[in-house]
Amino acid sequence: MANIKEVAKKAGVSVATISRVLNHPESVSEEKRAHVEKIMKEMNYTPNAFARGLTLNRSKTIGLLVPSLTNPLYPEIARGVEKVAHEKGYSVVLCNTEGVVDKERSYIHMLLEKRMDGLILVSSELTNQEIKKLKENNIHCVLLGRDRKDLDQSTVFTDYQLGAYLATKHLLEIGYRSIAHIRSFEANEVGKEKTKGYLDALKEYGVIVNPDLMMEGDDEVEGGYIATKKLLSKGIPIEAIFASNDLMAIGAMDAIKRNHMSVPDDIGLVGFDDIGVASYVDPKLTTVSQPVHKMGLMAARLIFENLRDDHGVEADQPKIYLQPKLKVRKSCGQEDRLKEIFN
Amino acid sequence: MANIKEVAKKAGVSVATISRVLNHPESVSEEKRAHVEKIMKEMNYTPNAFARGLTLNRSKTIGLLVPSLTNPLYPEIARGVEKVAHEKGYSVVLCNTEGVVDKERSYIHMLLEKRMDGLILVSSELTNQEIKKLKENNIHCVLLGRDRKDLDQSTVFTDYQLGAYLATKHLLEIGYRSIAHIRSFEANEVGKEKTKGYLDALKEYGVIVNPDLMMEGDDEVEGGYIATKKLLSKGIPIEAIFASNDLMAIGAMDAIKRNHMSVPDDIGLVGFDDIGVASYVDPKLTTVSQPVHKMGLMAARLIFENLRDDHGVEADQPKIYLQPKLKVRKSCGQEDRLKEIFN
DNA sequence: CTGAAAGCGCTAACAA
DNA sequence: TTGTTAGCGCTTTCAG
Repeated sequence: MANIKEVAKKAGVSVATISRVLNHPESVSEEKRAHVEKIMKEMNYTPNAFARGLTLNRSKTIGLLVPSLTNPLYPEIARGVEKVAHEKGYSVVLCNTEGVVDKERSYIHMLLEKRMDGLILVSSELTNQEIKKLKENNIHCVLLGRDRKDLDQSTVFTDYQLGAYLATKHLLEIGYRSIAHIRSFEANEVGKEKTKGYLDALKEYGVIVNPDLMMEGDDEVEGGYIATKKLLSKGIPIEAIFASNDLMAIGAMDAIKRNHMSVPDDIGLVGFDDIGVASYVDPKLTTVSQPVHKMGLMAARLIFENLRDDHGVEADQPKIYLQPKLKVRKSCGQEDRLKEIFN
Repeated sequence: MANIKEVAKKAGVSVATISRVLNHPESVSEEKRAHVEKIMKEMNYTPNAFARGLTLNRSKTIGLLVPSLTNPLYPEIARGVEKVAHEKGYSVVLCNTEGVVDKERSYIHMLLEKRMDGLILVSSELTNQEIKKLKENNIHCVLLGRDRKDLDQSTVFTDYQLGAYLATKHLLEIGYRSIAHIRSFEANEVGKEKTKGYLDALKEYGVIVNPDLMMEGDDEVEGGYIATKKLLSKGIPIEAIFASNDLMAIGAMDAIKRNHMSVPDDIGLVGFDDIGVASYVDPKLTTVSQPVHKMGLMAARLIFENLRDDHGVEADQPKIYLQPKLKVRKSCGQEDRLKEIFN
């Protein structure tokens, strides 16, 4: 692969001139520029980003860490991020942490070596301490997911607790009382918030919490299926289920059907996320939506704004709040008793 | 961010020693190594991948180009690629070409500048010429998708024509004759192969092709929906539909239902891809499966094998063929008349 | 408008 | 086992 020196020699100019036609073409005489460009084409010259990065100390790439690629939520975020990154001439390194904090750490390390210009951490499981350290090391990073209130850190977030509250409350309003909850594993911070919202709503309606009605799942379809099977086998009457994500809700739906029961006639069901398929399962899934593609776009834009007006470490660290909204469809049942609360 | 020189000074050794503890720790005396490692920790030293890349001429990253992130097929491939890449200490740059060949080209350019160690092109729309040129420039790249028979190029592929043939044949065997086909846009090479397979089967069964039964769609749910609406509005009797991917099949299913008809009672339906949700829509979608996650794993492994025993340009260029398999579920209908042909 | 040369941070060959 | 040093390919000051 030809380098700048070879191009310079062939073009009969200095390397500085080559560099200029690349980066400041206006500062090179018309004819010289044309000539150089022709030679570059001829030699199939491709500038070396290592060398450029070394001098400029910029990689023109950002890192995107997501906890899963199985849940369509995250590819959707990735799509948003990729879109604005590409517009700005950046590329994005995709890191699937699988929700494993050590894999996340190892990725962070790798990304720091590669001198990412920015990092987008989706549902990160890092401690506040660690996030803070990133900032101290002057890494531009934005969090996407839940808010960390005590952290001055660019964030695009939803109120998961509120979302879960809305979902559960909706079930309560319809008249369900024995409402099960399929939640994420204990370690999952977002999951905890959702469980809080579930409990908030029960409390508000004076429903006594039954621990037997709460079951953990792995955030995948499979986990929802298994959890529901377990719930159903307990012999406790269950009128409705709030699953902490749509994938698990779909698994739950499957389990219920295979138990020869009907959603929503026998058991009402609400999910969380509003992934695309939620509208295509049968019955269509009532769920809480986050505008996930938009969140990806916004997170990326935050990164680039930070990069643009980088007044040292202390740029603004805006937080963007996006409202969770209940999407009432069929799976929660009893439509007739329901006035549409949210548009 | 501290650099190697600063670490060396503080540790009271030469930069070479630092480099050694990083890359050949066995060649450094026990005590010196421990000491250096301590200093590195203290200073929070993170090697600069630009500098390393510049000397070694390796980026330890591979590029992954996919035509879409909306279709769950591609995140699933990405998941496979990411998995093996991470195991090998590589990172992956995610490029969403949106099926637009110019975006693909622009990405290729960017990836060449960043000196990717390998490229995985999924359903690439580049010309054979262009692919060949990549190889000449000594870029390790593997194609994933359809085979290009006249190209000596690492490939992981499925026989789309065969898959489509199997799908259509199945519908014919069940007894359908008026079989519509929702195909991809003309420009899409994979789509063309599928259409061929559809026509093959019709021909074999002596069914006269009716151009009015073929309709283009954009490969998304929406496209399938629209195409089906158009088909239904033509007033031609349609007994079954073969959609060239599952997303469009799901759109078709929706359109059929909204037309107050039933799948499969009124219209049988077969898709292509076997994306996860195919098992969760109602009725469950009969479709042709590709082992897509595995394809991602294999493509990545091919890259790394090529990298490992890189005998210059002329390494082996193996092609891996994966068989498409018909998954018979509910949407094709008339199960009773059906013996399970494929396991 | 153009060229010479320093320097970005690292690795590896060579010498000791 | 360790240190010295020559690059790797580029950008950018500084001179002209």
